[in-house]
Amino acid sequence: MEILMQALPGFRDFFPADCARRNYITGTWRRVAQTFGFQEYDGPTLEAMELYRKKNSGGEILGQLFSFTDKGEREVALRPEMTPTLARLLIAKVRDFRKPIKWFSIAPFFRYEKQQSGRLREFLQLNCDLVGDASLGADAEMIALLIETMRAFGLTAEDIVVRVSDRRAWTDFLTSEGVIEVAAVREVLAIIDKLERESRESLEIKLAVFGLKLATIEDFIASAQPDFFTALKTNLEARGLGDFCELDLRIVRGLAYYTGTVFEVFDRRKERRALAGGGRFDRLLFDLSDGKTDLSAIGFGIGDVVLGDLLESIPTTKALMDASIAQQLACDIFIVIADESRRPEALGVIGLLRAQGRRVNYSLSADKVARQFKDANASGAMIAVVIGEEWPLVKIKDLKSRTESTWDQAALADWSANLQTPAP
RNA sequence: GUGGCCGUAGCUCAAUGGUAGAGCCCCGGAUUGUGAUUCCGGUUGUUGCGGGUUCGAAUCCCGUCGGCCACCCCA
Repeated sequence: MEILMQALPGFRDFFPADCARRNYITGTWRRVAQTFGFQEYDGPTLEAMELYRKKNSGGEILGQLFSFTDKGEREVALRPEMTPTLARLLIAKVRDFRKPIKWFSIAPFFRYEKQQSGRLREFLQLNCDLVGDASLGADAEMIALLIETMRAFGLTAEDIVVRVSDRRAWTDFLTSEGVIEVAAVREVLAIIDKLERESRESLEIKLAVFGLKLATIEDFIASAQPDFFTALKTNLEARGLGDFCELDLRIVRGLAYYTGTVFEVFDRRKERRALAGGGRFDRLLFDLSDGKTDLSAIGFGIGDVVLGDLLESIPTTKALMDASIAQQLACDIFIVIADESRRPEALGVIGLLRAQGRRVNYSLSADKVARQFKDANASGAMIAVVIGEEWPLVKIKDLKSRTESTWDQAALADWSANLQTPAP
């Protein structure tokens, strides 16, 4: 296969079935976010590189920037995440909106890394952010939105878990242990982040630099019961979502701008990377605006790649997704022109049905009836309407039950008008 | 960026160093206005690409590109 005929590494083609699958995911995201009263926004795909440098996201994001110099000698980058763009929009027009601001976006993102399981160079992400409310109720609302989004795909507490943590709990604890400087705290958190992946010996050595022992850290993780979590759990239990949520102080997240509550969603079997992640970033807007805008914020992102993989691996969620895909690819009605001399009448019926919003297919040129029924069957239509010698009556064939009956045109129009086409 | 495995038809895969194949898909047909099955026929390969070894390479070696996976980090 010539290279020209392939997408670039880490980029995807979307054939109709892939588009339908994507629509299922993004449509579900959009629907749930709207039920929580969130409004959709978007920004440019390309941003000035400076935006990401200034925000100091930390972690690998700077190294993974898909960046280049444009024809005007500007250093630019395809956006690797939404938060800097959101911050830019908010700082520009923050006084135009009543608080709290509840916004979501569904957009493509780019990271230049080697593709592997669950990781591509271009992916979609749902971003939900709540700005201007620092209360615990806001944290709970965001985590509830995250859980409800997952539930909308048929995922249950048996399938996924939200691991919740709090950076304030860590800073308080580290302060009591004598680690006070901001830079030192950040470094220790980076070590905590690797707790599940690195050897005990290596962790012990790294912690010793800050006068810490691994046992002390593990004690804290095992025994700490921060007040915020008790309240959060009570809130979620009132919504019937308590089973989804667990305290797990090992979660600290790599991005530097998080200040309080942080959380990540994983599959229960721990076979995959994080499905979603987020947290509170109460200082980001202040820092980015050089002190002009001071608003607390909490948000999360869900990527489409790991989520899509997980949905395909669970029979019940796969069935829901496949049903949506089939529904999107199908048409509603197939017109069989059994007598070619009736084509003008058939085109009239087709136009009427289409005006009602029905999805209608038919043979564009004279075809044998057998061929037309084969096409009707493959089209996914519920019924075939045979137009021929019965005219002005039409023969209706239910393609599933294979039964036929003769209707007048008013009955067809009536049936069609009442047909509900479900949303993706 | 580092390392491991892999690369044969549109897809899934066969072929001891000795003539590149099968299934699926797609297209056409099986006399009259009826689609699931069946039957018949048909298209498709610079064996990813470039070198090397050999009388002879899909097969062995080197390079390169691409895919999958791990590390790093994370959606």
